[in-house]
Amino acid sequence: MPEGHTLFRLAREQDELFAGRPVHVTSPQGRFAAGAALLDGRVLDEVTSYGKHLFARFGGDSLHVHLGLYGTYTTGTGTPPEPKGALRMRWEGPGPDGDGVWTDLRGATVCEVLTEHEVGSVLARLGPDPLRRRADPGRAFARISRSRTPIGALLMDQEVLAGVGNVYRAEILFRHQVNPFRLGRDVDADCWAAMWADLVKLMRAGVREGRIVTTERAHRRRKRGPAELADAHYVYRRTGLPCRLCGTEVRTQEMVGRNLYWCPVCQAA
DNA sequence: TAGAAATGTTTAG
DNA sequence: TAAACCTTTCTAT
Repeated sequence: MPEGHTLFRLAREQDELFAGRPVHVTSPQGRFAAGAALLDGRVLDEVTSYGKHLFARFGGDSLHVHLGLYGTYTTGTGTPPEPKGALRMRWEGPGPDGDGVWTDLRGATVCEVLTEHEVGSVLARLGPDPLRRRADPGRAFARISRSRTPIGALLMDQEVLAGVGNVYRAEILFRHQVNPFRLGRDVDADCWAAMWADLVKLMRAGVREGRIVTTERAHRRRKRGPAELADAHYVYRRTGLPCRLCGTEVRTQEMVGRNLYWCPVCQAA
C-alpha cells in the first residue's frame, strides 16, 4: 500500500471529509493517548502529504503520521464499529453532509503531534516529491550525480527523492533500461530527466487508480474497464518469471535491505 | 485456508 | 545489525 501515491490519496480524502470542522480524536489502544487528548475537539485546518509522510494541521499543532510497512487507515460513514485490537487512533467528525464520518489508524510506525517548527525539520530532510507541483528534480540530481552509491539505492533514499518505494524503484529502472547497480554519478542528466518525468506520470496514475500500474498493456486495458491486472508490473515480484520484453528470467537480490528485481538483459550493466 | 512475505521507518542493542 | 510495528497480499497446499 504505502508509497507516495497512497499517502497523497489519504491526505486528499481526509481533507475532504474532516477539514474545517472539529474532530473527536481518541486512542482506544492507549499508545497515542496524550496526543489524542491534545487534539480532541479541535478544528482540523488541512491534511497534506509529503513523500510518505502525512500531516494534519490543527492550528499550531500538527499530527504527523507515517504508515511504515503495514500501517493502514480504514474509513467509513455513520456509526463507527466497536473498537477492537490495536486501534492506535480514531477520528470522528460530522462529515460534509452531517451524517458522520470516522477513520481508524492501525500499525503506523509514527503517530505523533509536532509543532510547526518540528514539521519543518521533518520536511527539511526530504528530497523532492514527484507528486508535488513545483518539486525540483535538479535537487535530486545534484545528490545523484556526485554519488558513488548505486542508483537502485539512491531511489529508495527519502533524502534524495521523497515518495518512491520498492515498487516504483524496480519499475522505473526497468522502464528506462537502467541497471540498478549503476553508480549515481554515472547516470547522466538526460536519463535522470526522463526518469523523473516518468515518475511524475506513473505516480499520478497511481493516485488516480489507487494502485501502482506501470506496464503499458495494463494501462491500455484499464482504460477499457476495471479488468484484472495480473500484468501490472514489469519486474516487481516476478523473480524467475520471463521478462515481458525479452523473455529472460527476472533476477532478484537484496539492496538496502529490500528485494530488488531487474532483467539482466534489458537492464544490462 | 493457512502461512509467509511485504509497498518502510524507528528504536534498541 | 536486529527487532518492532501487528495489517494486507501473495503463494502454496
